[in-house]
Amino acid sequence: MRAHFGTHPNAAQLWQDTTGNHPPVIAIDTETVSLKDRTLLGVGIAVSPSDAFYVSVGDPSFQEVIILLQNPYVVKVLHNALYDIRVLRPWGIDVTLVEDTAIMTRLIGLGGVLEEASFYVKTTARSAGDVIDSHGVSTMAELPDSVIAEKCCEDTLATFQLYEKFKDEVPQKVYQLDRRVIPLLEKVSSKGIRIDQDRLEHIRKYYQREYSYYTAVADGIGFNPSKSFEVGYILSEMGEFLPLTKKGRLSTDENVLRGVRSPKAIPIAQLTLLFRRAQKMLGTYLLPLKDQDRAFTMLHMNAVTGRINGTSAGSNNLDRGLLNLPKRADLGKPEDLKYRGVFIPNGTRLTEADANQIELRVLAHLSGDKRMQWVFANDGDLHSDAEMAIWGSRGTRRDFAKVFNYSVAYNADVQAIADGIESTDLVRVAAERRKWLDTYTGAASWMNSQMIEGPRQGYVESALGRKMWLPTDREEKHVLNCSINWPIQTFAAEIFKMCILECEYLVDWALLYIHDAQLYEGKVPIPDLSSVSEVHVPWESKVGDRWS
DNA sequence: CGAAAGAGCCC
DNA sequence: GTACGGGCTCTTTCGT
Repeated sequence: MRAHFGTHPNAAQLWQDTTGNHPPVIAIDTETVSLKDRTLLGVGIAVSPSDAFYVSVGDPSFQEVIILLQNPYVVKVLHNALYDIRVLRPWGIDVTLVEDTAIMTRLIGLGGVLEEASFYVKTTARSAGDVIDSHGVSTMAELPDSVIAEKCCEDTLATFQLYEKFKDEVPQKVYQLDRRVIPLLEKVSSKGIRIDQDRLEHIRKYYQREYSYYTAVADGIGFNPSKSFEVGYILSEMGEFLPLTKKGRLSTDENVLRGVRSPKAIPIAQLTLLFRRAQKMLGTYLLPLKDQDRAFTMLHMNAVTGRINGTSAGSNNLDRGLLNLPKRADLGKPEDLKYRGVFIPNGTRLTEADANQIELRVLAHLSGDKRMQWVFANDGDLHSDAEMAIWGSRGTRRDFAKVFNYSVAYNADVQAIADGIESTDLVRVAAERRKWLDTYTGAASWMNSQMIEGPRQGYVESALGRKMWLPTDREEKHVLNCSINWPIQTFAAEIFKMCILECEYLVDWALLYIHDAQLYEGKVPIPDLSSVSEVHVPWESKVGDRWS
């Protein structure tokens, strides 16, 4: 079907005008079976703030829609462009001039939800869930075409109006940055990364054996290691005093389990940790990729700070989070059991490039801390510098110093830092924390001013003008921490996004973006990115025959 | 049965 | 009485 919604008296004439003489700006919305099943049902196109068409896939006019979408000179406004582009990419949509009202409304503080943001314009959008519920069906595909068409047109009209209303109001630098990043994320998301099934199977068998073994041993002892309640109960029976979770249950997280001391309880705790590790590996990282040639994630920028994240939600069942694959926990393991080694190139080489200590460099820049800036300007190592400043040694406590640099800079309290360096001497850690603050006085005073200015204004702002409203429903401490962390994390993300745009000509080889790292197919020469922003950030590349 | 909690993985 | 920021996903637990 082809349907028209709007005020124009002659729909046929308007359609003819539209297809014959492509309008400069259109708003688009796709309707698919569901978020998981991205089979296209039809496309809605608003050609003005007041007129929209819906064309279903089978309609003779659909070809004209495709031709319109392929026109690189037409500005295409979408709400959550990443989703629709992914649906429309196979139809050849051109993404040169994509605009995204979800990014816009998020940036001006209205949130990214169309139904809510559209409150500020004439046409109000309804959520897919509400429409489905009100008709007593379970997927969009079951609705009559006319209902789908109406909902779709409403959405495109709301989108068109939001665009017109807010396009000049939105902070330009950060909006343009995110807008330009969209096509890269979509491209990388749909490419996926090749999986070495033999290696995956090898590791799977290893953890499957671990899983069976620990299950059997625990069963012999008389508890189920996957049930927190049973673990807590048996440890308590052995005389361990476990802290309580907020809902008053016995806490059995890794920290607690590693802290048990009675000789009978230690093996139980160890066993539980090993079991959980096997369960985590199997359930989250190994079994979901079984028999799959490639692994996919859907990259997006929905984080408060504009960081790129990856999810499986709202996409087909091939997608999953790929930004949190095990690494640290595999450190001591033999090569053939290291999880990331499962990912291999199409050809023979992979390149991974990462931005060296980007967040600490941003902190040095934002705070103007002289000592930090000196260290970075002289190609030094901030962790070693902190080690020297706190303990007067070099080398042996560098890892602790690293924990200090990150924890103190994000306002962790003494207890949290102590946990990080596995110390129980809180008095000592407090003194060391003091020493850090006395060493990096510029950073310390910047942190203080953030903690004053953030709550006073109710928001903090990034270098490129991303305004982030502080939460009003959280503890004061949390708000203070956000006031410090958000500008740092956001600026780092902005620099990172500037860098991947600088590498746009390599995008056909890009496999993944991971906050401060880029993964590429082949041996790719990463250009010098250290001067992309005013913060000097050196990039380090390594090349291998598999990811590691 | 779905939401929330608890746990654990990453930068 | 006191969570270090940003995420994602899985299993268990619990309430409707």
